[in-house]
Amino acid sequence: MARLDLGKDLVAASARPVVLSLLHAGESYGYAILKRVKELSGGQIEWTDGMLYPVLHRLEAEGLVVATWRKAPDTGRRRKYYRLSAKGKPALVAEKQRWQAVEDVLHGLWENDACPT
Amino acid sequence: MARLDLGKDLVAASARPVVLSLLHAGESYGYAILKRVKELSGGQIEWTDGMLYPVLHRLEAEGLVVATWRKAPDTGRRRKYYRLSAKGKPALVAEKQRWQAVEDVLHGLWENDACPT
DNA sequence: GGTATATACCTTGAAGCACAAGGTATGGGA
DNA sequence: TCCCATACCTTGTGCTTCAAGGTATATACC
Repeated sequence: MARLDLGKDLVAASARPVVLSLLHAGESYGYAILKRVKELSGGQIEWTDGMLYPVLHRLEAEGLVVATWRKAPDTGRRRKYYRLSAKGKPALVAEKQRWQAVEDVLHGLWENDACPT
Repeated sequence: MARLDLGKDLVAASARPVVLSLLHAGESYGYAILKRVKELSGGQIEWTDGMLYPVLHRLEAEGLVVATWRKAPDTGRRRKYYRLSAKGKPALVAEKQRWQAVEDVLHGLWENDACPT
């Protein structure tokens, strides 16, 4: 599976909904999120940590996620665990709506196989 | 149908694939594209012209689209018509792949209704 | 003739963001 | 001992939207 350069815009647009959706499934931390995204995309998408950490800090500053420093039960390393806050859940719903509005437009243009694949 | 503020990132990410897909269906011009996008989204998405014209200029500079000044057959006004170039078609395919890679990740996270709607 | 609206294009200044590159620190395996 | 994977963070550069401004023409109405 070849790696795919998404371009900064698509990365920026997907970062928030992906992180929020991921945390909705259960708490996680930066390094694990990076690997989970790569895994979920079949190796196609590889985020940089320099992009993810500021995203997490912004989400925390907005109160959509809550962070806790803890020692990892398995490795003993210190990790900053993030979980979705009560305020984060409706934000996730809004992100989904935004994303799906764009999807509707693109799929509308792509229907009947009007565009090449 | 309420208007939806996508945020600049999602706008930036969708602009290129939407414009390229739209032009693949047939030539068009700036003002018409703005209205077509609004129409396709059911009134949810409203692009600004200040964002679209630079996008068209960039696509033209990259050689993905070709522009021609012509008089409109109906109104007689001058319009800058854009059409997809030969180089633009594979670029559209690449844009679709990028978009669908992200879609796969999000839909993977959303399956089994794990995320609220 | 004058005015308002829709059409149709363009540019600029400010603000936000990913990316590359740099940094700190520790645990485990060869 | 040395290196890699883990795990976090920050800064400078360049690119892009958005708001706001500008130009110009056709049509409709009074």
